[in-house]
Amino acid sequence: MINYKEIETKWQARWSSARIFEGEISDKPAYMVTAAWPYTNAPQHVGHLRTFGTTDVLARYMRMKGYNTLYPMAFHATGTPILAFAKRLKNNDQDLISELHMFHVPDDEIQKMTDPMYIASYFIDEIEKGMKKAGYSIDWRRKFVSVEPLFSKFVEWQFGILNEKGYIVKGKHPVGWCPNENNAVGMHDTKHDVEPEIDKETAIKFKIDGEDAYLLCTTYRPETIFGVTNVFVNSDVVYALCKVNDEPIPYYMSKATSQMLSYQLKIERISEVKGADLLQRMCLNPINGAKIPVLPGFFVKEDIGTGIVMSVPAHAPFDYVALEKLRSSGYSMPEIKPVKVLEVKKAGAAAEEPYVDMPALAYINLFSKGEKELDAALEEATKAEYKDESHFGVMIVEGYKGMGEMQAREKITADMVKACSAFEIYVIVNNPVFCRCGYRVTVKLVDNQWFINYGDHAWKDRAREAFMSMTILPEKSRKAFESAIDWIDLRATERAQGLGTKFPLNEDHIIESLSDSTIYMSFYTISYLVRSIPIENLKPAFFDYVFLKKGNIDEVSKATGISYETIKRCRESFSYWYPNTSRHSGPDLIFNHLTMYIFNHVAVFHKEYWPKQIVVNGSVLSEGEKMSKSLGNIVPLMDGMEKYGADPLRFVVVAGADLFSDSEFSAEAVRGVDERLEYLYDLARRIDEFESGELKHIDYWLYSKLNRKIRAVTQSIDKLELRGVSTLALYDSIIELKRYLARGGGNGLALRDYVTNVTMLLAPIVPHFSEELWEMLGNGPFVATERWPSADESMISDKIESEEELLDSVIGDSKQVLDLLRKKTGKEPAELVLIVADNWKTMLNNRLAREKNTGKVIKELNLEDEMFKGVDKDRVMKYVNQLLRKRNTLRIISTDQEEEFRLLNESKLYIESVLRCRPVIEKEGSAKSQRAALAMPQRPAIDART
RNA sequence: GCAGGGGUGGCAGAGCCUGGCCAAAUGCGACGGGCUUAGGACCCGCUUCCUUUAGUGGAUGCAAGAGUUCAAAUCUCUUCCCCUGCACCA
Repeated sequence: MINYKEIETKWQARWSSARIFEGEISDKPAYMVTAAWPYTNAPQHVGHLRTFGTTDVLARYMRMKGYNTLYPMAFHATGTPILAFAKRLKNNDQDLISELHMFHVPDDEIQKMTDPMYIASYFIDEIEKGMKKAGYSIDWRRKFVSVEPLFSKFVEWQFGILNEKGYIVKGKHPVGWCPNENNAVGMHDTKHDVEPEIDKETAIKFKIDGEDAYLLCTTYRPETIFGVTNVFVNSDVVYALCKVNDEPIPYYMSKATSQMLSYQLKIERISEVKGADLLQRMCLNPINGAKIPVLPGFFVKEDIGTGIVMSVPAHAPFDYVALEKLRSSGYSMPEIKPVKVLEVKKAGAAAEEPYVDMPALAYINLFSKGEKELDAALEEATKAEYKDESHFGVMIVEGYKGMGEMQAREKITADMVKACSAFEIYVIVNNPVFCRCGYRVTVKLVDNQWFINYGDHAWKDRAREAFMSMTILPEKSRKAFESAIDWIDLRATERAQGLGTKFPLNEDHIIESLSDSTIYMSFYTISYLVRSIPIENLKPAFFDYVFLKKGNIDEVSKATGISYETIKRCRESFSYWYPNTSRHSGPDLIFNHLTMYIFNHVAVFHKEYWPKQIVVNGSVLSEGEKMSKSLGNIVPLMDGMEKYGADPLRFVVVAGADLFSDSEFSAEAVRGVDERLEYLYDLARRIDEFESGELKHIDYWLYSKLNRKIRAVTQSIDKLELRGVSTLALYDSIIELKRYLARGGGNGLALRDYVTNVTMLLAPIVPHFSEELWEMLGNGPFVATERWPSADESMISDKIESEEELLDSVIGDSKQVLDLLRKKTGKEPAELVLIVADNWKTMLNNRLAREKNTGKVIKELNLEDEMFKGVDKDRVMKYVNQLLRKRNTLRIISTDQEEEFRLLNESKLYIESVLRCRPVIEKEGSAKSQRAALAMPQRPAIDART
């Protein structure tokens, strides 16, 4: 048994006292890795090993490759989550408390957590402990927190630059809003954590005939305005006549929605009426002036849109049915004829004959079969029709004829907005969404909102330029970045609430928490050097010099009061570490953080300090499921390491899957790794029992495998394809070692070389275990500072490996023969003759493999040739035919009969040990067996007898 | 809807770029056997079908279909299905 806990403690202490992970400027080339900083409202669970562990693997690998490698860490506490956390604890939220208990947070600590800053500092300690225990090679001297004044100075400087460049702009923006708390509502603030989805709808004004008022309808399909036959209101709903945005003519909308819309329009209620009172009026279709009636619609909801809808019976199942209902109930109304505005150009669409003029009816019939509720059926029919029409619909009305529906929608909306007969409003699509406080979430159009304008063309071009020369791992996520860079546009950059740095253009607000985290990695290079400087001295001039080399040290020193020496050191540190960096994060951050990271770097820094590499990795599944609170399958990092040891856990989580795909954490997987580490450990322990001597065939085989492995692992780890590394370096190594020993290998020198190199290959992934092995093998002081092995190409031998494969296949074939013989005779086989094919067969094989034109080979065949001496001509031609049958897959064979013969002879003992039958090796030409003719190169004939 | 990534044997997962030693690595599981007082661990074998009752033979096969090629899991096209993201939220 390996005592992981013991070796972890031992080596962590040694690393720390030798200070091998503290990055200082040296002659060596610099390399810096950074991982997305952890948020400080909970300790880490095993899933966090994925990003931080992978980053550590790269750091350790680059160190072994000869780079002076720095892995710093800091903590994120900006934004609202910590405030919300404190608030929930104040309210004695049991869910949260039980979650904290799961992480073994003691009750007296929980008591203190009503103070946001205490929350952060508590978890920072916990996270740091966990990371140290996991063995990350972090330089802890550089640690800082995103809400420190020290860091705020840096962020202020950054925003000064963004503002100077004109990237910060003001505008309006719709957000989910709780009218009760008067606050923006995101996914984490709603009941059941639903994201309030916001979409645009078109509000269309229908002038009431003979009255100075409009009915305001909302629709997702303004292009169907040509097919409007009437307007629906709900007779039981209260409607309000409202003055909107100080326009002279007021609008009717439901009272409920007038309340909701007041967060995006200026609304003044003048009077109220019952829906029933609006009936029987006529209004005018704004697109063509047609007079249409106002009718009662059973399905009209008071809290959706404006509570008034326009009716398009030809294309809307609900409208069609409502009108039918009215007609059959004998309601007095003018005759209504549906008007079709578009046709679906798609074979087999529901709206074919006989429904040419009534597509809606076609869809109703399609979905109303069975016992379905009417509403549900109409819902489905609407969805299907909407989908077909938006994909394949072609407009047939004058002015827009031939346009696709989507195109027409844009055009018609724009036209109507221009004519002041419509405007756009925002609505919550996934209605209703409730805030945690219980109130219905609505949309607020936030005014005076500051944005970072990532849509700036020149800026985008520079970001693209930087991106083009970056390495992206895995390469296949490159496309996602490309579309992210194209797509990113205005991004809100300040909020009313939360912890963080004050927003310079509005000191009442704070900088939004992703916006303050875009270039903080550069701060690592100086964070420990500026600790002693008084905050007020950290003026922009200082950062300007350190990061941009603006001005000269004397001036800056004078202007800021910071010493010449400190400024110089900071600048040197930055320019030493920052040119070569790798950034690590999860795929969910591609579309925000990582893209903003690129943009902000090109905005602030000189070209040589632009990002060089981004690594995106997947997440971790626990026993097949995504780790989540609700599933209760979160494994706290500390618990996991306590139970399994840091190294096996690192191995499973970090090397268990390739980048991008999720890795699976399970006890079963850990056990498999543990067993194999154990095997290496035991072997290392008794390595001195093996004597060294002259190298034999099997030793060369082991060396060949080893060097091939070194080459392959290096290639994989360069791309951080750690799954491949895990198979090659651990799993395959065990298989090879086992085979080597079974095959009679046991050369102390070869074994030691092999295990030593494998230890180095494993060192980045399982660092403590590797140090322990390293020491057991008599090496020192640290494998972590050793030079990464390089493959000795001269030791890689296809020939030796294929000979061993030949041996395996001979054994496999023989085994089947022997088994059949045993079964057939019921006796133990006494004799096993292996007959090696003559050289002429190899020659023929190789000629045919080389020459595509088989006819030519046969024509040139000279049976009088020396090599066919004494061979029956029919036998030759028979063999040629045999080869021709599979001529497309023939391969060149490089071993000749003599070598094959020798190999089998030398391996007799091994063959016997596996087959429990002593083999006799013969050559085809001199063999007496009738089966001799069956021999093929690399496939000896087998003759067994009892 | 838009964008990105996928679909391989009981499961997980490589292979695909650079077509041919691919009936497809490796791990897990299942099954049979060995070891053991027993279990675990460990070791050996097996895990598409047919044929040959002495092996290296054949068929089918990598979501479905079509194509290119002497040859396709791998290249091209079409279809179906799954996952993730779509923002002001860390």
